[in-house]
Amino acid sequence: MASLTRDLTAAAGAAFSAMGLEERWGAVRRSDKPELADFQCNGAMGAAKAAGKNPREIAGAVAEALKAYPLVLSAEVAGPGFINIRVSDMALSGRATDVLADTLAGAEPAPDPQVTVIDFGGPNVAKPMHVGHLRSAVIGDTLQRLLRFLGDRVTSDTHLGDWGLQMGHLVTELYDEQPDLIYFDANYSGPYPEESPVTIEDLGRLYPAASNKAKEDPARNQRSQTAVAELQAGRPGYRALLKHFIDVSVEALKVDYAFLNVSFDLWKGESDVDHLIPGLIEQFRTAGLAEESDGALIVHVAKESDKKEMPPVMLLNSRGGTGYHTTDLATIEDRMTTMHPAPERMLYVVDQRQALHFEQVFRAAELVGLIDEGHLEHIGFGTVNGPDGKPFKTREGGVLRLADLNAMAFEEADRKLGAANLPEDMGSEERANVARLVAVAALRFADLQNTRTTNYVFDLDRFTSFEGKTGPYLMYAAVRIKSLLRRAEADGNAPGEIAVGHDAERALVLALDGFGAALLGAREKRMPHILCEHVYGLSQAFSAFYGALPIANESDAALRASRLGLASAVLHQLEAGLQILGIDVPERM
RNA sequence: GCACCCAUAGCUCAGCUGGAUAGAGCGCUGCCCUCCGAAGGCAGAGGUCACAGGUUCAAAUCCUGUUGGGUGCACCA
Repeated sequence: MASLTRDLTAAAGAAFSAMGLEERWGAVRRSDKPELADFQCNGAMGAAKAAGKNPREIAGAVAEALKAYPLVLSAEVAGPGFINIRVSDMALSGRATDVLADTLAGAEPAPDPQVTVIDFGGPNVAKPMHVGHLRSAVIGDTLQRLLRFLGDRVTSDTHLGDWGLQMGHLVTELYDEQPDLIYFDANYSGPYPEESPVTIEDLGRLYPAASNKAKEDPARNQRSQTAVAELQAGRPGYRALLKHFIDVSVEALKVDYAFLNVSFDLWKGESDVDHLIPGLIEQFRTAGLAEESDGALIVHVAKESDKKEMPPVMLLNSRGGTGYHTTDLATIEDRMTTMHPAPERMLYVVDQRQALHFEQVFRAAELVGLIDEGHLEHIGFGTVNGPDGKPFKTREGGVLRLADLNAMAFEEADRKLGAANLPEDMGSEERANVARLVAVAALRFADLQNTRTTNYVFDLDRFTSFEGKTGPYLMYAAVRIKSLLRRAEADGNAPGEIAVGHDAERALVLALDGFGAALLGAREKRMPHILCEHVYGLSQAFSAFYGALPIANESDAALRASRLGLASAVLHQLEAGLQILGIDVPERM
């Protein structure tokens, strides 16, 4: 649905066009100065410079043209050529009414919806997730919710790390513990037992044990490398073990993701595209792109114009094995050939430090023609740091498991709830559920409110606070509206026709009006924090409105109904926005 | 060494393709519950936008350089 901002931009753009100036100068936005205007347009100065004309004259003409629109109450030129616009109460009332009735809560769908794959999560089989996996999960999940909301056709894929050295470690360590397992009999080729010979606890023990030994002992490491090579070559017993490892791991991963409200359509991994690798390598060879170097098979992806050094992509290492360059390329081919309709775009939500890797892979994929240029995007993000400004570690100096982080957040949320005045009849089950919702809101909002590309400092106490710019504050704001509306309904007071008049009401509708632009901006830049800013600003505007004017207690029936309608519209949009951020709002807390 | 990113209030951070007196949150000061959930609101103090040049009527924003931090640079993914 259109917005006042968009309508005004179109109107101003038309006015610029009519003068033979570029339409883009008509961009209108919320005013920096609420005491002067609702909206402003600064284009006259830029246009004047470009055309060599007088900015105030242009601004004056645009302002005159704007006055012809019914929604425009006034349009004045200020200073060197700012156009200050006020809109009518009627326009604002209509806008709020539209937001309330709209399934998109006032947003407009993407103008160019695309079939999109979002590749995020990227957990490794056998290694438990740690804090480092939080951002990919939360950002990736929010992007999939956002794009879907705006009309993109999204498929999410967790892209398991199940094809590397860690698998060799697991196989060999398990052999050392239980050499008699049928999986290790090279003369036997199946069928293998349905039931896994290991539990998730076993995996959590086997991997570090092997990894530590391998670091000390090159021969031990060599055994793991050999095992990986055999696995990748298709040894049946190892493949059967791999499947068990994956199944057991995925079950555990789903628990951690579920806590955070993160979900995936596909749980594919590197091993799923193994069968495509020979053909893929052949494609590179046929195209004359592959080249032997130091015993490895590589693809040069450097360009003349490169300022930085661009290492080649490695299709096969000197042992004939494949690394993540190759599996990532094969995964692209897999998606392009097996998905219908074929993806138009793939987003990789992975740590910023992988930027060079993706640059290499994308170039190779485009060179060999797997996908058109510019349709693969690396959505990088910064690290989660501790108070010292370095990547987050536990007090003991180890990495913090994601499961432990989730548990800590839950406990802290529950503790904070204990200090608040909850409804007296809240039982332990409901309270536990609320504590989980608060924990998730705290973790997700804390992560998402930061500019995606920068690092941030992890501070659980701050994140879980109900005060300030936090997930729990937003939840509280929404819950308070729900409570208000429930109470009004019980008293027989229903929301009615919205008619804004007071400043606090006008400011609130102006806040509502920004939803669409925030969503489109967040989508275009793949930056969830833009939506976070909007949602927080909306909550602040509501709190100011709530503090300034009686709503359910208003004695005038028409005013009361109007304000209840306004509150409903805010709740509708607030919940929609929070939903995209993966934050669920309980009925009470 | 080469390349990329970052530097804004005491602290944590926004600031869109250049625009008016640079904004939030925390913390600090002062007010507001006989009134819808005070987990809130209102008001105030707090800034040489790292530094130096340049472009422009106009620079936190664009360009160059300096300083200070972070990250990456073929056989672990």
